[in-house]
Amino acid sequence: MPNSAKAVALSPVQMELVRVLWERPDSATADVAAALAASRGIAHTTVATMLIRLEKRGVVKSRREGRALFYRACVTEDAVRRSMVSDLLERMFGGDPRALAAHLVEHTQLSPEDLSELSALANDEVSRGGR
Amino acid sequence: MPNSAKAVALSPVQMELVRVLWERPDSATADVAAALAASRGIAHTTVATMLIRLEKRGVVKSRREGRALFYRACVTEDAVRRSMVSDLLERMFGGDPRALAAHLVEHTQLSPEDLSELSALANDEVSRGGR
DNA sequence: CGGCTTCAACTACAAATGTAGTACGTACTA
DNA sequence: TAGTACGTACTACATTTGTAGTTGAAGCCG
Repeated sequence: MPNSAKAVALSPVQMELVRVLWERPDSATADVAAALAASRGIAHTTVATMLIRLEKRGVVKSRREGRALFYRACVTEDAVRRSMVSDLLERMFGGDPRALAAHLVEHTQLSPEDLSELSALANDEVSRGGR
Repeated sequence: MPNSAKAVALSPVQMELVRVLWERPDSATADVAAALAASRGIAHTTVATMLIRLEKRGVVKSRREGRALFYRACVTEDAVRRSMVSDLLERMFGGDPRALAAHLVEHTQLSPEDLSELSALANDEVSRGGR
């Protein structure tokens, strides 16, 4: 039974931090800081602080090499996705995935064709015995 | 073009507050407090405080009647849904609704049949010129 | 060798959040 | 009318988050 661990809730900025680590695992603080400085103009020290806090929360893990710290994410992108989607599902759609899908159709550019493709994909999955 | 106002981000507890107001608009503080006390064991004063803060943020509006305050939500459930879905979409799926839909198919009980139904619905929408 | 650069570590601080107590007025009830 | 209950307004306080400065060691530049 796939228990979703402990529901990782990341704020927008924290998410960006972690995203950097997903893209380039084992980045030094400086690397992450550079990325965040580019996208949000955040100071190096700020990034360092946030990484430490994320490590305290168990979201990332550091490895020391000389004076520098290198970070890796402890959560996979998919785990976070799952956690956040099911959260949204629960909180805004009464846990009904169909309601969310309907919302997507109604409010975004999700076309009938997209649905057909997905349907095909899903059938595929099912016919080969799921996951 | 439909700008989504100003992105309502509600924390879980705030969401519950507002949800009560969606279900029973024009509730007195006591009503909301009763609901929250039941679901989370939160004190009356706590609820009152949060309602005041939400009003300051423009999320709810109060009407005074004698000594009591009656609240209404200023945001519609749909607006919040839109805002939260597009947020999630942006942050976790690179803004691609198909990716989110695929995720739903893969990780929840969203079946091919569901997709077909939605497809039909979507076609309906389209053929009558949208909304 | 003596600055200049680079980091981590520590400290700081404001805003938001979750939570609730206290104070004070109004109102119903005997 | 006195007492009790209810409800708002104010205040309080710990925690989390976003943000960054300061300090001090370590290493590089000339």
